Amino acid sequence: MAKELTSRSENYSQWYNDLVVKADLAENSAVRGSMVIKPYGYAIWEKMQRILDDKFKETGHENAYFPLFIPKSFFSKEADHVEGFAKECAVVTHYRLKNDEKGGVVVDPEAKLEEELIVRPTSETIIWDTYRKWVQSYRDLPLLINQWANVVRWEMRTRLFLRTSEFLWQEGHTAHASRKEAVEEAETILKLYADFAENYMGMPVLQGVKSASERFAGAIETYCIEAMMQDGKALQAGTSHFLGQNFAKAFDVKYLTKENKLEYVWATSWGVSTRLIGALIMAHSDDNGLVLPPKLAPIQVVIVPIYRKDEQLEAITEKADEITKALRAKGISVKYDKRDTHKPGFKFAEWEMKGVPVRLAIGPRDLENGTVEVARRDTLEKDTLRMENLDEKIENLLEKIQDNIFQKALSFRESHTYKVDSWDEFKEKIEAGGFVWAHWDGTAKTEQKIKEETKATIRLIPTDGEKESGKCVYSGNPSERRVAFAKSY
RNA sequence: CGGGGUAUGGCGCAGUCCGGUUAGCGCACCUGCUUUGGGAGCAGGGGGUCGUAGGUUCGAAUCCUACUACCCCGACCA
Repeated sequence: MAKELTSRSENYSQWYNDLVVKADLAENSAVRGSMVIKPYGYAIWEKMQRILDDKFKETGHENAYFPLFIPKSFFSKEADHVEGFAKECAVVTHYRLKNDEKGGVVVDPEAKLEEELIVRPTSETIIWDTYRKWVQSYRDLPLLINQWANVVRWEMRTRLFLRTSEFLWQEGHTAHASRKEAVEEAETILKLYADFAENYMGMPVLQGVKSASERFAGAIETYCIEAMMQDGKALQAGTSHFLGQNFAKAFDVKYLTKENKLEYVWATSWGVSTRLIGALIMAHSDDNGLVLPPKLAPIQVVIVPIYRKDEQLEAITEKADEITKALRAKGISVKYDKRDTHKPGFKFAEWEMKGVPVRLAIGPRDLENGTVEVARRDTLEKDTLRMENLDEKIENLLEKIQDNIFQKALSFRESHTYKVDSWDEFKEKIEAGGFVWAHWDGTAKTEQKIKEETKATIRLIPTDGEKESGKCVYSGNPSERRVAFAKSY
């Protein structure tokens, strides 16, 4: 393991890149723009998956799996949808290779597909083509399906977790009998995502809807959660779309009502991806490495023995095993790091880099005194605690850490959130980084101009916030509410 | 796709301008001894057809030509 991490103040984006690699989360693969998620990084994803999956099930959803390949013709059925994704689709044109003279392989020109296949950038089209067959009557509704899958979007510029050509995600696709029910579904999921972000990731989020130009291709309304990273840039952490009847009409999905009338169904789709891992990293970590919230840390407590002689190690191991057992009984994940190939100092640094929330160090002195050294990753504070009821103390500490991480992120966001009314101040605050609440005249033209001049986009329009009449910060035209602007990932 | 850059052990680099011993350094790796409460020290050791293909030359990592890959900056995006 390399020693130094680039500091955040020196080069934030380099810090992020270094951290992902040094914390052993992921690395670039042989395929441009596609990453290898390493075991430690994947373990975080697995924790996210388990928590989210439980929540989806609790809210009545079921998992299914739809194909990776989508017939090209499906894409042309929903006009906005094609336009949104066409530019970044990988296309399968052939189904066979053959040997060439040089001992390599070439695509067999004889094996051209009749209809080319798209590697899914998202699955609305194949799913709605399928739903047509599943839905006949109001009795078949609602249809509440989720799938865990990989998708491919051929990105120009990629970054580990934040934007890769292939990524993992979950995509929910639901069908409903009424507009109201579909809107409620989209809102329910948004709240579910917000709860996950705040109470598990320890990352405060704003909730609202996207402007027309930031909306999902094919949606009537896109709900989103937006988080702030430590460089003051916003990161979209999850989206939930009310699709209206767009896909039902494009794929002819109709049902008979109780009154025996034929109606198109109403739809939603929603997703979060491995991008959340990027968000998690940038929301909390520091110049010593990753800082993980206890609820998502693959290892919550690491125990490091400090010893000179083998007899000492044996005695420490006995104590460590005891502690491990007690903590596991409380559902806490523990790693006892008794590698004799590395010194304690090395281990301290390594587990800090990997963001383990709590580290226990036990040495001969502790054995004598009946104590253990407890270090918390979020504050880097060390304390010596009595062995008695250690399991309860650690359990409480983990809760405290979870809470502290959230509070820290929240106060960071609050200190980087501004209300501005003048264009000069707008530019200044955007440049410095943060959320800027400003009046907007509601036109795509103004939005575009602001983006061109400051690189800031409308991150969201609040749905519950009170209205307040004012003048657009750019055009001076009347506005009825403030919206959140920021530069974003 | 535009503009800039890079390609040399696993990783990071020097050497290239001005061709000439056995291609060197740091980290990592292996062995041994000493170490172990914040990234250990010493000694020894292994590992490279210098991106690919041509060319110039007595001789090429170094000069020439072509190609390829990757990185950074822009347009696009969860």
